[in-house]
Amino acid sequence: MELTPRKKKILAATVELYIVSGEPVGSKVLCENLDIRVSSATVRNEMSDLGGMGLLNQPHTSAGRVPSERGWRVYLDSLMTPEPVSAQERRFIDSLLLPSAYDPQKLLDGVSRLLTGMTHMTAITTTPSGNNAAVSGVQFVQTSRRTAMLILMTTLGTMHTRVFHCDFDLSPDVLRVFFRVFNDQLTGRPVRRITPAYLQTLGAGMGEAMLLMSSALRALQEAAREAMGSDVRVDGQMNLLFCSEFTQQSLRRLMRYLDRPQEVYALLQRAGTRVLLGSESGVPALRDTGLAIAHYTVRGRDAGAIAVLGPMRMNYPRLLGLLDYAARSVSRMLTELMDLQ
Amino acid sequence: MELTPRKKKILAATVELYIVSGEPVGSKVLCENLDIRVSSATVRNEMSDLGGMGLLNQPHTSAGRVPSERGWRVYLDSLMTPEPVSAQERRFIDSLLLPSAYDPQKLLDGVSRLLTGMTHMTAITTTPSGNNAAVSGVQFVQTSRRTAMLILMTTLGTMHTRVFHCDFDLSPDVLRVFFRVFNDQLTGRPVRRITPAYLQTLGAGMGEAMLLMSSALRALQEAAREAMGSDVRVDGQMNLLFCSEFTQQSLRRLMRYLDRPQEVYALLQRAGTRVLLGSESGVPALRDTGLAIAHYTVRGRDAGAIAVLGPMRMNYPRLLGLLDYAARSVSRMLTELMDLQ
DNA sequence: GGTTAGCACTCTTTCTGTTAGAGTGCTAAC
DNA sequence: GTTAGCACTCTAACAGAAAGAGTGCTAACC
Repeated sequence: MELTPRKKKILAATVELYIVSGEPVGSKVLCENLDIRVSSATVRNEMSDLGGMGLLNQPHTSAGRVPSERGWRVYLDSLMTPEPVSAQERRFIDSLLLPSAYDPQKLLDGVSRLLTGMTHMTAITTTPSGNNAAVSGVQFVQTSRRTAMLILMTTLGTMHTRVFHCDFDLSPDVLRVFFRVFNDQLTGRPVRRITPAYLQTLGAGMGEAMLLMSSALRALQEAAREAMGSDVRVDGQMNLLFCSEFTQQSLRRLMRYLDRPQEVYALLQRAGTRVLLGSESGVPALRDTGLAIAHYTVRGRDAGAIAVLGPMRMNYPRLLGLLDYAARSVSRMLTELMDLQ
Repeated sequence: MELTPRKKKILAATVELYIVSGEPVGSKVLCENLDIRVSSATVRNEMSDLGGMGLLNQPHTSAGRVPSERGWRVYLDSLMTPEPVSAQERRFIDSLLLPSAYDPQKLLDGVSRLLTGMTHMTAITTTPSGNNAAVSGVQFVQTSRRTAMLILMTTLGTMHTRVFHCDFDLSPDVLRVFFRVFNDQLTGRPVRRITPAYLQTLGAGMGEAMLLMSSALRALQEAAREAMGSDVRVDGQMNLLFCSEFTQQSLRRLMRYLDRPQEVYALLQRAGTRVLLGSESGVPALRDTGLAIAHYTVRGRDAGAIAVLGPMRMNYPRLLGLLDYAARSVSRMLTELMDLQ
C-alpha cells in the first residue's frame, strides 16, 4: 500500500501527539488536533491501514495507536526536520563550553553536562581518540622530592597525565634529561605506535639510564594507553529511571550495558551520525531505546561522538537540532585548538 | 524495661536474619536459627517486649518483626563488631589502589570504584580539601603555540590543571617568567588565601606585565577554586535502583539530593566517622537510608571522607570492616605522599 | 469510490468480595 | 518463668462485575 500525503499527515500527527502525551493516540483526539476536515471514522480507516503497513501498533484492541519502530523510522527519515536551536540557547551553550575550549577532555565533560541538562536523558560522549593523533610533546613536572608528573600531549590537544615515583631524588637536571630523551624519541610519533614492545626497545637502547627511567616509562605506557583509547563518559543515567516506558528488567539490562564502555564506544563508532531505534542497533539492551548520535570532527576528520540515549519516545526534532549544534561547536573548538599548533 | 542478655541475643538474631532475608522475621524462623532452647511462644513474648521498647517494628499485625531505626542503632552500638577484611581481599584492594597512590584524585577514584564494586551500593568519596593545605608550587607547560597548562600543586599532593590561551605567542622564556612570578608569590601560601581579591592586588603589582598574564591569572583562580573545594564523587547510584526498599518517590528524592555535592560534602564533614541511620542525618532525602562514613587523615589530620550509602538494611559488620580498611589505606598512602616533600 | 454515522464488540482498569496463609496475642496449664 | 493451643487479624492472591475507551464493521450518503 502506498503512503499517501494524508497518511503521512496522520502518521506525523500520531507520532507528535504521542511524543507529548506518552499515551496511545486514539482517532478522536487525533481528529481534534488535525487540520484535516474529515471525521474520526475516516481517520480510523487510515490508521487501520497504517497499522497494516506496520507503522503503527496497537497495545490492545481497545487502545489507541502507538508508533512502531518502523513508524518512528519513517517519521525520522521523511516526516520531520531537526529544529534549529534558538539564539538564546546558542548563547547559553557557548557560554558553557567556551571556558574549556582548550582542553578536549574538559570540553567533552561540558557537553555531557549540557546534554543531560537540556534533554533530561542520558548523554554519552567520547573524547577524541588518539588513533589518528601523534605525540606533540612530553613534559615532566616535579611534584615532590621523588615524584614527578608526566604529561603526554597529542596533536589533537588531549593531555594525559601520570604521577610516578622514583627511588632516587629528582632534580631539574634529571628531568631535563627525561624531557630530552622522551621528546627526541616520541615527538611526532603516532600514538598508536607507542606499544609496549616499542617502549621495551626504547628502554633497551638507553643502556643503564634505563634503570633511572623505568618508572617514567611505565607512566608513559599508561598515559599512552589512555591517549589511544577514548574516554567514554555516560552521564545522567538517573534520568532513565523516571521514564515510565522502561520496566525494572529492561532498565537493569540497560544499565549493565552502559557499564561496558568499550562496547558503547564501538557502537557509536560504527553507527555514524544518525538515530538508532530499538533493534536497529543490534544490541539487545537497547531494544526499547532511541539513541541519537552525532560525530564531531577535527579538521574535517571524524574524532569522536556525542549521543543522547532515552526511550524510543523522544522529541527528535528538538534533540537532533541540539545535538547537531553541540557537535558543530565541538568540531569548531577542537579544530581551532589543533590549528594553534 | 531492661535489655536482658536474652533480649539482646534475640534482637541481634532478628537484625541478622533480616539482613540476609529482607523479610520481616517471625518468631518461628527466629527460634529455628537461635541456639537458645526456648519455644517460639517465649521468643514471641520477648519480641513483643522489644517492640514495646521501640526496637522492633511490625509492618502489620500478622507479619514478623523488622528492626526499627532505634533497633539498628542499638545493634550497631553494642551488638556487633566490624568484620576484619580477609587477607585475600586486602591484597585485592591494595593492588587496585597502589598504582594511583601518588595522585590523590585518582586514588579516591579508585576507592570509589572499589566500594561500589564490593558493596553493590552507592559510594561517596571526597578528595582532600585544600582548606588546610598550602601551595607547594605552580608549573607551566606549553601545550601549543598560544596555549599553556597551569598546574597548581598543593602540600597535600593534589594537582589542579587549567589550560589557558594567550593572544600572543608563548615561549620558554615567557613561561619561565610566569613560573618565577607565580612561584615567588604563591609558594607556601595557604590555598584558602588565594582569593579573587588577592589575585587582583597581585595583578596590580605586576604593572603592565599584568596584561600578559591576565589569562594565566584567570586559570590560576579557577585552579585555586578547585583546590579549595573538594571533589565529591558519587558512584554507583544505579545500584540503589535495585533495592526493593526504595519507592519510586524516595529514589527520586535521593537522586536529587546526591546531585547537590556541596550539601553531601557538608553532611559528611560534620558527621565524622560513623553510621547515620535514616532520620539521624536530619536530611529528609536520607530517611530510609543507611550511610556509613569513614574519614581519612593525612599526618593524623582529617582530610576527607569515604562513605557508602544504601538502604537501612545493610550488612554493617562487613561494610564497616571494608570502609575502615579502605580509609586506613588512603590515610597511609596520602601521608606517605606528603612526607615525600 | 471515498466518506460518514451508528453501534456492537473487545479489552483494560478498577472495585469488591472471598479465601488461604502467616504470625501474632492471649489464656490456661505446667 | 515457660509453654501449648487457639482465636484473631491482616495480607496477598484470585475471581467476578461494572465502567470506560477505542476500535472495526456495516449501511447509508455524496
